[in-house]
Amino acid sequence: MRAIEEEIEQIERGSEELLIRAELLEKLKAGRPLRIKAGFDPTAPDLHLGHTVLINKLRHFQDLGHHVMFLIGDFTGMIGDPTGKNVTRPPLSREQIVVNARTYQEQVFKILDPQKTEICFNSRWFEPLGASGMIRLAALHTVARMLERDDFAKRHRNGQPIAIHELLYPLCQGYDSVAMRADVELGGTDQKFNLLVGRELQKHYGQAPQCILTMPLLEGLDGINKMSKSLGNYVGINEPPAEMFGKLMSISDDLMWRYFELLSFRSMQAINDLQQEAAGGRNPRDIKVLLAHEIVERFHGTVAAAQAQADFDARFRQGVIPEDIPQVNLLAGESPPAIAQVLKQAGLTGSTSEALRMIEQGGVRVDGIRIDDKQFVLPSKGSFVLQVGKRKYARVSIA
RNA sequence: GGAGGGAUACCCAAGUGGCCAACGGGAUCAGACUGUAAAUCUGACGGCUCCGCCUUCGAAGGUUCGAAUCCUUCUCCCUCCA
Repeated sequence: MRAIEEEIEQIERGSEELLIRAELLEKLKAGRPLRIKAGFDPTAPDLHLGHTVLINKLRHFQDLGHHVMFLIGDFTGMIGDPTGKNVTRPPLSREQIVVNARTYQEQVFKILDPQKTEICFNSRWFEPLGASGMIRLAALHTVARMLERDDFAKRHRNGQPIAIHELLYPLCQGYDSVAMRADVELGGTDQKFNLLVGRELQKHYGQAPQCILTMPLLEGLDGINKMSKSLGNYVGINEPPAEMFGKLMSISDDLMWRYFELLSFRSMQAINDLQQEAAGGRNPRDIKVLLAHEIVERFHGTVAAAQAQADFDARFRQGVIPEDIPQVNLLAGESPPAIAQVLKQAGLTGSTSEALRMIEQGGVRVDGIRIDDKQFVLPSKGSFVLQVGKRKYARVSIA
């Protein structure tokens, strides 16, 4: 009993809401591995840390001995969740979905244990269902219930259109739970309504309704908006170690604690201790390093994490030029290599105009020496380290 | 089907014949300050062979010495009515 209470506490960590706690308690008491469901869109397989909040939670479940089902919504993908922006999704080809699914797995298995993960596609049960089956399914829910969903309600009230098929989305997601006999479903907070539909449908099909665990949406690097690729405030899990480390170090001190809670695998006790230390005068920077290290280690391994940290120290605390910088080879032309042209060709600036601006603003260095002269010309032969701003470097060889 | 409104740089948004490469805000970038923090301050923010030139204001034509601004056609979006 005591152990089960502890288990629930672990499950709840970082989560937004658990419905219904008492039911979960009962399920756990039965002592069998629970069937844990989480669904993902077949698009955008480029995961960032925001996505991993949920995946981390799946990992927790695995560690606790439960059965994780990773659902790829290849069928529902055709509908597109209405919560999303009002963009019509281009239907994905079979091949494209397969490719996306594989990319998903590659990324997700950096966190999940492949041995303990079942990958599902919901076309498996929706294709055989057919139109008649879909109608029977639709008969199980009412328009009024559907309109309880906040964004449907708003749109309805404001006279904005709601296409019929959009109502089908929550229904389909709910039916997934039936087909998968899910005991628990995870989702973002924005998924709550859909998750609840699953409970209703499971009851209709004579199953015990799934418990629901919603996870908060992670703030992006700016600390304001949700982490998303389109806003550019994200950390992709495939990013190189140094990049990842640097991005994590750039978050504000406040945001750091949020990241600790949602992304770190440290115990809450350990995190609280760190908070005490910060309050006691320890430099928050050093604590942030712990976070950055842990995350980089998760996706790139211990060696890479140590390396990223060492590079970071060297580069920013000691001002050393990093070792691992892109090499660009240029051929000497007829005219002498003017600095602005070279910066553009090396990809350090988007245009020569931009290069000239950077020089004006004192952001350009050659071999560590600031260049103030827009007319500056490099020697027509040799190798130089060019730098624009604090982060962009290139080693340019002219031959 | 009918009536009206709109489309301006990454986003929002001024501008309704020359003073417009286009106000302002956000985002972004650079510099200062730092802990590569954050906040703040300063500056930049179409391109180029850069004290000058070239190409932009949904698209294509036209009027004019001169248009983002006026006219014509087209495309797309929105609101109201049916």
